[in-house]
Amino acid sequence: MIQKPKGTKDLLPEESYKWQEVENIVKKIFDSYNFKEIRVPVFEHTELFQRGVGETTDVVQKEMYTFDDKGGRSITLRPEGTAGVVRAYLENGMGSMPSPVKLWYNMAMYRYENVQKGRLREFHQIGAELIGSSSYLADVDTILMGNQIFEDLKLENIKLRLNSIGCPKCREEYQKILRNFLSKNLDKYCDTCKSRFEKNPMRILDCKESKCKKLNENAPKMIDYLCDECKEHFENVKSMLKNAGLDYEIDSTIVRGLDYYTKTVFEFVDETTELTVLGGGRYDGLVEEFGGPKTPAIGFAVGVERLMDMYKNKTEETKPDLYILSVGNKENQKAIELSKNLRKKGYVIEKDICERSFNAQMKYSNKINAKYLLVIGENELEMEKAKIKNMQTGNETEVKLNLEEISKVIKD
RNA sequence: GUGGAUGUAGCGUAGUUGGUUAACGCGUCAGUUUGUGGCACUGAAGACCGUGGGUUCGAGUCCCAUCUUCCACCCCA
Repeated sequence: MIQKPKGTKDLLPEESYKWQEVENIVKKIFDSYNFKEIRVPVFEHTELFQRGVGETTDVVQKEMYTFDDKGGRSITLRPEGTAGVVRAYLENGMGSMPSPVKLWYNMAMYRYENVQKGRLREFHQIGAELIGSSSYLADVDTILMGNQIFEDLKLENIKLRLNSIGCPKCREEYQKILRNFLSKNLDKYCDTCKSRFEKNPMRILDCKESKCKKLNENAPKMIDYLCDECKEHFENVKSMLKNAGLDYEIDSTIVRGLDYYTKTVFEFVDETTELTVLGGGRYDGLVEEFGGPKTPAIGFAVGVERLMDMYKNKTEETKPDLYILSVGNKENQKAIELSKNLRKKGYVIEKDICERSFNAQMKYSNKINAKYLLVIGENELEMEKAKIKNMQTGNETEVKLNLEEISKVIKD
């Protein structure tokens, strides 16, 4: 038998009901902030992610689904959403729309990783991008919107972690200081750390190797070397979040594995699993990196599978409103006519499509949890009347075989 | 990429120191029941025992490889 590829998942009806429920709740939040949905291609030119996400990141270096298409173009399945959305923003001239432009998406992402808890090769992210505001108020609104997801889903044990990684200006200054610190013991670090020393020394602070961790203990922190502008921005974000009643924790180790982030970065972490459910931050340089005008932006993405794992509510599948039981040609004809018209009115109708016996149909209507049962037989056709039965109570009433009478009974 | 665990009908399991035709429960379908479901009973379908090699007279069982699933490292959402 042919199996599905590693790290993919089939979403069965039971589960898809739950997804729809969660997706609807999240969509309502985005609507309330007046964000609009955008859908972009599953694949893009590889270069988009190399330049957007960053050459030195793990995502680009070892996790991308990259291949040459038949025309010899290098194509990559999107590993994240922001790069494609920003590309679409530029390509469609959205810079001329009233600014800021507020977009959300719900899309599958692809990363060639080893599978484990909360991690798949095809996974889904619901994300939001706010393009065109440099104000701390945009950061605050974005973080509050993210937080609203957990509030409305009634999820607890979620913690907000916050950090600032500065702008290119202060980061350059800081990196000098950091390199200076690192260079003293560089030979003692692991190989990946050494390789990151030149291009991206901040990632070294994120290394989980114990020897590197130890060496990093007294490393200078970005947060202590922010320039005046970044510092003020971050202070404003913090105080406004506090005013809004949202608790947070400063975590100077949040660096984010994607290069485009600047200033504010944040994560919402599930405390029970220690998994990041929502991650995001400001990316003031990305639009320019893609050849657009200097445009500040901020966004986040939620891991949908991780969110679903936390959402324990039982979602009930829809039950058919009515099962129409019929045996025989004329009777079936009547069943077809009635079911068509009742379905048009919005009712969920089941009927025989297997030519089953009377009894088999009875059993089947019970198994699929039909709320009502209508039996059409020879007599009923002739009299234009039939018994309709409430399957829960067992009560039967007689109705005329027309839409009005039937829907009157089944509408509750 | 590295390490650990795992795999028998759709699902959950049994299968002795290697020995006929791989068993059970749930589920599915049909019947008992040409006009009223749930219960019960009867029957049927459904498994080349993850895959490929090897050892053996003989492999679901032992060995090797490989894949899947789950977990950890790394990284991320």
